[in-house]
Amino acid sequence: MNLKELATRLGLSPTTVSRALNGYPEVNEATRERVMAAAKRHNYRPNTRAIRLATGRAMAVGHVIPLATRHEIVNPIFADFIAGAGETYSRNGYDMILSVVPDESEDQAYRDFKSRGSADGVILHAPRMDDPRIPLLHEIGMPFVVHGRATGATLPYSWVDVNNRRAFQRATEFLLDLGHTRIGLVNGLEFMDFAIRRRKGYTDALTARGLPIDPSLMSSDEMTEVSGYRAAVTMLAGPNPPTAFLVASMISGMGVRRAIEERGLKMGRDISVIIHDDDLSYMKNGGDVPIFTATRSSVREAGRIAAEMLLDIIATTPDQPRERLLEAELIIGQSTGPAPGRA
Amino acid sequence: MNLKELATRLGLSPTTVSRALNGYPEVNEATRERVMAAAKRHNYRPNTRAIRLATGRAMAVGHVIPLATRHEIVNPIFADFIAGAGETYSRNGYDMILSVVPDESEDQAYRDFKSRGSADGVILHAPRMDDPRIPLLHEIGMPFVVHGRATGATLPYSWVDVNNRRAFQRATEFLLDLGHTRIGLVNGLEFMDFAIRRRKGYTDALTARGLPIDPSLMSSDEMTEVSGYRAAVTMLAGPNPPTAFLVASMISGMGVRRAIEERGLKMGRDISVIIHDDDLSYMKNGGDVPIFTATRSSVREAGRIAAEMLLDIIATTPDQPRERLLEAELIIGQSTGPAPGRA
DNA sequence: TGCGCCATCCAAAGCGGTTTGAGCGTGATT
DNA sequence: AATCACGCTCAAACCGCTTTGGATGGCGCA
Repeated sequence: MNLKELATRLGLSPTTVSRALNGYPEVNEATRERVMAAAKRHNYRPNTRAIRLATGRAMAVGHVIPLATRHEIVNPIFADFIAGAGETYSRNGYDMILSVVPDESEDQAYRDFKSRGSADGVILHAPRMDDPRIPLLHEIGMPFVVHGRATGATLPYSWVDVNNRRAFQRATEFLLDLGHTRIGLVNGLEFMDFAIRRRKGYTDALTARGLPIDPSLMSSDEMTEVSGYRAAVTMLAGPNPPTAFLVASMISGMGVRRAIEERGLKMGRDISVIIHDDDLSYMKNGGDVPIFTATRSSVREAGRIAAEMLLDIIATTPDQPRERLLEAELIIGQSTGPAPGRA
Repeated sequence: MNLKELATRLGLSPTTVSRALNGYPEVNEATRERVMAAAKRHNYRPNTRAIRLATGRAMAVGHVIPLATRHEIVNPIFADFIAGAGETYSRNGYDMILSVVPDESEDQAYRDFKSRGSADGVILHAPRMDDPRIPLLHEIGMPFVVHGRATGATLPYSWVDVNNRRAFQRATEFLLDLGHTRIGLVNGLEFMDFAIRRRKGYTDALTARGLPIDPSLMSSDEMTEVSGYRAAVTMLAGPNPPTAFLVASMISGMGVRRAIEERGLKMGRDISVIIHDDDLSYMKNGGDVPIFTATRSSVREAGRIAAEMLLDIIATTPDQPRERLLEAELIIGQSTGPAPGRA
């Protein structure tokens, strides 16, 4: 059933039927109702392909996922972000299109979205320092919202981000207050913007208390269980091991815990651990009393917010970029306690 | 730059240019090369919206993700599957479109794909027993491939699946060979098809050795860290606790490990654990010697295979359904050893 | 009575490709 | 020399919708 058929069935022109369905004012209310009823009865759905061609809009938002040839990996955080964003898209009649490409052709993927007209805007994931994709998107004139921020970017851009610096600063202060002075940082890859900010929060807090920055207590790697484990093993084996860890994710936190327990120590008593918790749906940080003390911020919620921002930008093309900084909450769990020999 | 412009620039008709670019035989080779060169020079990309309308094909594959209102969750396995499938799609010029919807409107999502013409086929995720989506897709005439199988389905369908029964049977036998006779099953939700098959593999192996099936050693829940932990805690607290666990996923395996270590036991020595490892990119099971002994099967690879199968079905509309059963390998890690009081 | 103004509806022209059905030279065939 | 087939190219229709720019007719008002 298409527009034309529906129109002839009703003895009306396609024009009128289209207008009736799309709520234009120049159609009689009685006619409109008749059309609506008929549309429902015949289960008419306008063909999206035709709408897209006619209106020149794709009614779709693109997400480019570079394929893990080297560092980056399809990470679990991405899945939750997508879920949040996707929810917003379908509520607004937009499609979400994912483009999984080898990372050397990421640029081309964005260009194609534009030149082939398959997306009205994109979300930029995992921004790095001086991210080259920002000037690229400016150049090709594609609306976008960054999930995170890009330190060093000179062009304006819209973003949604967690206050990573502040979160890690607070977490560090919390550990310091508990008497810990040797705190290991198990960070994500430090060419990623969020990791840079987290380190800053950590060092800022230490410096503010007059404590030295010890490079041997700072590691940076992918946020996997194994790399969390390795980093903790290394630090714990040092001459002057940390009594606490600040860890970039729940998953690497599990590796850290494994390293701690393997040494016969108990997390929360002998060694304190604070993780950053993205509040992933399949990786809940306990229930009643969380396993990990954590800085928590829902990445799914961030997805929702970023998607709303993008749709708004597509609809209104504002000349000022939009910005939204989300604060992480510090939630207390079982993994932290006073520094040994203090309490 | 569109077709018409390119055509006038070349002094040719749109027809000829279109044919030249699409490899039709009735165009002079010299002309074709001239056209190709010009297309590249002007960076011409055909507008997908127009192609889609003209050809009647969407050049896109849909994936419906029901939003976790109750049980189902956006699981990490999904992310890797998507990555594998997406890779195949973009290599073949297809788009991947994700539709995130409340689970009560999942049906409508499939219907919309069809009636609005936005997808040429879909992948069906997480099939359950007697899955109603299979008759639905048959009814609306949408090509599809199931990731997994649907016990109880009467209509034919194409699928890609891991031999879950066999994997868990082998794993159980392996534990039995090590002298374990009390083996706890920490399974996924048992209305999911894969979980049913895994349980069957487990019970089959026990029965074959004349061992009883003890319901108190079988649990079924979401595959999260916390639920793995809870299940293991419960079983270990029983009067006659298991000496080994068979666990549905890496994540729940971590919960099981936590429960074991919390009791002061050591995994691999006091208690053996075998997990199913989906070989997720951000959740690698160790390196040199894997942490967990595991039945392993790459879900990403499954994504690739399922996508290829679907594209083939879309292209050829075979009348026989296609089927592909992948075998999981049993890899030995550090988490298994002889039953206590044996070796 | 005549005029202008709404309210309502419609014909037709896009949107940017693909595809059908001809047309037009040219060289081979009869 | 007339015919034919073939190789190449093109004009135009079409995909299913939106949108522009009229038409038409009824009504109020002078």
